Amino acid sequence: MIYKTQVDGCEDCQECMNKAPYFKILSPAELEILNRDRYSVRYKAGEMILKQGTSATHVLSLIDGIVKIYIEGMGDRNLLLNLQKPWSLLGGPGLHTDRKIHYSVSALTDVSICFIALDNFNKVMGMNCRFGNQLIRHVSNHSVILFDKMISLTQKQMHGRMADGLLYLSKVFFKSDTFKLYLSRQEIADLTAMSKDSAIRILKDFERDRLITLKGNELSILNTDQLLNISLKG
Amino acid sequence: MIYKTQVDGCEDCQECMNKAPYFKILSPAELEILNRDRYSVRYKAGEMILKQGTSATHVLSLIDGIVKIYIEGMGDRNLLLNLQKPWSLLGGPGLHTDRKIHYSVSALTDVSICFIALDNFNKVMGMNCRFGNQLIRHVSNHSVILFDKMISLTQKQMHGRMADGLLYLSKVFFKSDTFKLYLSRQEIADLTAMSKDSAIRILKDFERDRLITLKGNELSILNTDQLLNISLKG
DNA sequence: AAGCTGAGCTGATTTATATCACCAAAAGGA
DNA sequence: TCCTTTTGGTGATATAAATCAGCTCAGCTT
Repeated sequence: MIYKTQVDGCEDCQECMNKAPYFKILSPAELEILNRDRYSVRYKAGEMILKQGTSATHVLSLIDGIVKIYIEGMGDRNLLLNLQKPWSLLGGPGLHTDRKIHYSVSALTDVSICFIALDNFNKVMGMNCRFGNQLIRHVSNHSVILFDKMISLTQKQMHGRMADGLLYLSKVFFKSDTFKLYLSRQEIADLTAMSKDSAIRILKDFERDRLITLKGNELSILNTDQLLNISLKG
Repeated sequence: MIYKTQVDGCEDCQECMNKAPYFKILSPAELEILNRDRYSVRYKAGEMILKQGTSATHVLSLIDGIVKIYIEGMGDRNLLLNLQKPWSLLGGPGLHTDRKIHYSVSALTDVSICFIALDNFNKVMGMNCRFGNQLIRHVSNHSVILFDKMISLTQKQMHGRMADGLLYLSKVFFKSDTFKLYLSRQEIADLTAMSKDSAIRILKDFERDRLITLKGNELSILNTDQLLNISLKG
């Protein structure tokens, strides 16, 4: 499944400096520490990158492609938290607590990942307060987003949740009213905490009401205002 | 409503050192910075301490009493995230991001709070990496707990959620099988994301099934194993 | 080509949960 | 003290959403 390769343009962390915002503030010496034992791996669409419950040994930097982050919950139900694109850091809150992975990560497209040893990462965090403070902002930001998601999932009904999910994809993630939907109906259901059947039904409702169109896996938002309205009313 | 007083045993931060775990690692000079402009306030049960949506100007250290942390959601529904006791830090993820308060905090008992200026707090975070790293652990821990809560609230049905709520109170918060329940039925409903009527009904179910007893607001867990079982089955 | 599989889709049915209407008891106010 | 308000409590009803069964269609495999 996993096969190591060197990814173009990512021979070492010095080159990452200009791309990955989290590493921009590091000195060459600090980057050198991260670069030790660093390696990158290419995954094919559909492959799992991190498995919930395993040990956290590396911080992952997403170099190329799109991944989904999800919690494996009751039975075989998943809760899709969000999607990530370059240059996001992956590994989750367990990196700084119990060194366990608390969410699974899978590739939605072909993906390149850079693995940084957690010990080296922590060493730099102990040397450079600004780097640590950036990380706090990173984790805090996630929390704020989780708060909103919790309200959406626990206090809105299905149409409101679906509106939230679609608005997240178009406004936050893809930043476009038309985008290739890399998610299956089941994954949309995981994103909006409903059954697959219900997700299908509500997408059809939205199509009938001319809020969206779906051709193949190309999704277009036709009426953002009305979606916002549905989101607001719950 | 809010009246300033000096709280016994909290004349300045030097004294907090031995009590508040987050401040233990700070040097006298660093504590002196936190102590500048520091003040403490006593609240009566029921009073609001932080209001969601306002500006974050201080980090709050809970010195005495019990508070509830909750998000004000759709309409007038609240989502009760958790309770806090001394010596917890309050203020939320907005302290490190947009300087907004993202959750409300209310006093369940009479409460004493120490207010530390956010600017001073940040100054110390820039000086002492270990302090910052502790904060990362703090915020990360919250995230891990939120993950579990999201699964509970979105994938379990009412009995499972109520079991989770009661187990949280007895095992995590009060660390006792018998405790004074400071929450109203409405607040228990907010904790478990259901209507007040349903919360009442399910508590009665649990009483009938001899899983708990409720005398006044004294709650006893009689059958932890069965509650765990209900929690697990969802 | 035939057969299989999995994804998307839909109507009918069941189930979980919210809502409503109402009552009793407790708590606070005049 | 009585009156009002709030909180806890309960059965009946309505509604949101999951489940079930079955169907089509596209992509594979043999």
